[in-house]
Amino acid sequence: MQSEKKEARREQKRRDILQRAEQIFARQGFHSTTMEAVAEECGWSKGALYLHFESKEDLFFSIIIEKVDQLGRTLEDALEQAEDIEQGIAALIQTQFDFFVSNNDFFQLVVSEQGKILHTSDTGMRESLIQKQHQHLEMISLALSKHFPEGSPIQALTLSRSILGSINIHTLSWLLAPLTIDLEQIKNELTELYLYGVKRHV
Amino acid sequence: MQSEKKEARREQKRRDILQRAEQIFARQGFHSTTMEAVAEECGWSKGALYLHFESKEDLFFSIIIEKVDQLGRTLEDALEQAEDIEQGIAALIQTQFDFFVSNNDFFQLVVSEQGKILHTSDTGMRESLIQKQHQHLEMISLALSKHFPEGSPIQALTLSRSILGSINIHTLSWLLAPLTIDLEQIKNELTELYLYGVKRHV
Amino acid sequence: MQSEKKEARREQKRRDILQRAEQIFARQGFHSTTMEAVAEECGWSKGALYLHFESKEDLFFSIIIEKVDQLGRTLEDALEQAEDIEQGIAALIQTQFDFFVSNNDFFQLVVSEQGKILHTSDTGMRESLIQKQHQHLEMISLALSKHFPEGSPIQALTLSRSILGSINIHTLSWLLAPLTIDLEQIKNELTELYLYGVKRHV
Amino acid sequence: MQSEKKEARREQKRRDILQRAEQIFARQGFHSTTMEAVAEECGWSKGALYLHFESKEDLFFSIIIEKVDQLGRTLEDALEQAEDIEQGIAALIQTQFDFFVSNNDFFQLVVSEQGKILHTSDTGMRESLIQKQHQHLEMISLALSKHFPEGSPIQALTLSRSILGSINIHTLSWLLAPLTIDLEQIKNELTELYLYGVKRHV
DNA sequence: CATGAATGAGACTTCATTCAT
DNA sequence: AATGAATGAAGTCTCATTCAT
Repeated sequence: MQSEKKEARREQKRRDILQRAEQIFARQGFHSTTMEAVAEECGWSKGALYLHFESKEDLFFSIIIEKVDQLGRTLEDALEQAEDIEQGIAALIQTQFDFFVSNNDFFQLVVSEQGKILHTSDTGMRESLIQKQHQHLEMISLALSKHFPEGSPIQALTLSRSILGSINIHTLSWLLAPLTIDLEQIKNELTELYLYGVKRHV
Repeated sequence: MQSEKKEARREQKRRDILQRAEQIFARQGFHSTTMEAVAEECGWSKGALYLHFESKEDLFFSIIIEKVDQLGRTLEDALEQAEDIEQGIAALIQTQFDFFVSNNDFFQLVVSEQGKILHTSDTGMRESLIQKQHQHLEMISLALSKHFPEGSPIQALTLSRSILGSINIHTLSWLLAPLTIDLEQIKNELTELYLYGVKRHV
Repeated sequence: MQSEKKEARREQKRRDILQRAEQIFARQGFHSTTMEAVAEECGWSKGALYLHFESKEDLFFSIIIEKVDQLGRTLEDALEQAEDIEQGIAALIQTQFDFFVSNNDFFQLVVSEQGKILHTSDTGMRESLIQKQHQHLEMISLALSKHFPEGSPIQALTLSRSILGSINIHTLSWLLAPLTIDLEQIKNELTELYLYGVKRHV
Repeated sequence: MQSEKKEARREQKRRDILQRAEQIFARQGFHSTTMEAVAEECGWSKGALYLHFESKEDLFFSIIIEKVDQLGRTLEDALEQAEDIEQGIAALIQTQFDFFVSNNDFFQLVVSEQGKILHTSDTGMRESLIQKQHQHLEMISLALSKHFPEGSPIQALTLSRSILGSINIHTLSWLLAPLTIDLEQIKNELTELYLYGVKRHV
């Protein structure tokens, strides 16, 4: 019991650090963010951070992994409900956008620090993240392929990637200039686009 | 005459540095790349770099701007030839992919160092680059809208962004695992997808 | 309690650095003195210096300001005791000389690095120091003017400046060739000189 | 003849450089002045400077020596004319002030770069300058002593140094705030002060 | 003579990480 | 467990001086 409580408190603190650090990393970028700043933001000392994370990189990647897993689970749940390709695509678009909007710090982190991820010397971590991303994609791809039309020249994998790429760029645009973009409208447009293409109304 | 030659040689050297630096920035990322390393790669001394670029940041952004402008011109030419929406989309996909493939160092740079761009303290540069990107998009959007079907619920801007987002993600996948991806095939799929959507063959 | 001790130790260390740095700046001049050298002299690492001073310039000016204030207070006390013009002039000469002799590192610093002070890009600091020097002078001038003879064509301000200028040059001569100069003698001569001029004994 | 002309032109150029460099050194200080800047100011290239001066230090000290000698000659002439102690002191004050005012760049240089002079690693140069300054002082001292009152407790050397020190500080004050100081008035006050002291009017 | 591109040693400063308290 | 003073490696940038043209 005693140790359970302790364990819980420790976990709580870890989460707290992760959340605060995510904000500050997102706002300033990995390199411009000092451990000093993270510590201050968390209300702890620098030393305390090192009781929970081995290094600045470890802290950084812990944030990413945490959220990537969360996104994966959320998406998986959403896609399971879909009964046809239309619902599948709509669910993907809706869920991924919503996740990015509610976790825009995370989104910004991933976009801004792609380089950190690709160039880290911790190759284990790098491979693991690329792997994770791949599984994420496969999961989506598999879910969509269940309702995929026969004889389509388009592969489910290509479709999935395309949709994700689109969502990324629209989210980024929205982050840079929120007022100029109506996300609800975009979601509808994208669903229409990926279902029927641009020539439906010709 | 004398000074012309000198000017030409100077320009030549500048280009040389830009090209070498692009490679090394792409390979290692902005922060992990030292001016020392760039200098060595160029076969010059550190000091020589500063004869052409005010700072490491200036060097970095000069690379980006150079290539972004080049891409803009290339794309504009390609889109002008298009006579209908099909040709327009195909041209966009073809040209942008080709540019990224032949300039994959540049592509990697942009993807990896998005954060550098977004978080630079040189706000003038930041605004200028975002502006440039916006114009790029507008240009594409305008070109496509010329052949756009009446009554489409999809805006040319949304379509353009979506296609660019897709190209980005596919290019990145290809860079990470070139053997698993047939780019020619992807180009065709994307053209099909954005013209007719996924339900054409239902 | 705990924090009091810490604060005291911190202050102690700051003072220690100031004192050691003063020596080395005086010996080598501002530009030739490296932070590395200061650190070594202090027995700390380079980084430790930056825990107490924002920059090399900050360290330098902190030394100056500290001592200038100290000199001001010392002089003010001495001048207050004077009951007539003779005592005033004698006190000024005695006190300022003594201060320079016991703080000859400081004196050398001010003489040698006048340029650093006049040309610093930190205009705030520059103005502040010139201001301080001015107040110093005004204070002396005021103190002397209390006992000033009526109808003198000489202003207290001119007298004060003149005495200070003389002290500077004699101190410098003494520093450069201590054995050739009897400071006690000089003090007496100067008192006589400023009281009665050179023609008294004609 | 040919070579005479050449020699003259060479000498002319040397003088030109000395004069321009004096200005810029005075304005910015020795360390902040780059050879690049001197070259530009002179309208020559950096390399050209090195045809006339061995190094930046050599250039700097050449300026000083040139002017110190000039001052020495000017002062010697003036003091020779003096027929009594009053004229001697008046001549010293008048001449030295005038020289500093017409050559205020030089004055500023000497004041600002005292440290450069005292701390130069070129000990030969340092000794030579200190020596020069000493001779300068001796010359003044000797000139004044000719008309010196018998039995004065004040040595000519002390008097000379004191006057020079006063002139330095008043010139500096005047340079920093020209409008607040009436130099003609100061000259008169100083003459009065050093002749009769402050108690004459008691 | 004159040039100015090139050099490269060297200085300041930052900051992740450690460890004595 | 928590702290934060201390470290020291590493990186950017400057600039006096040289030398091929």
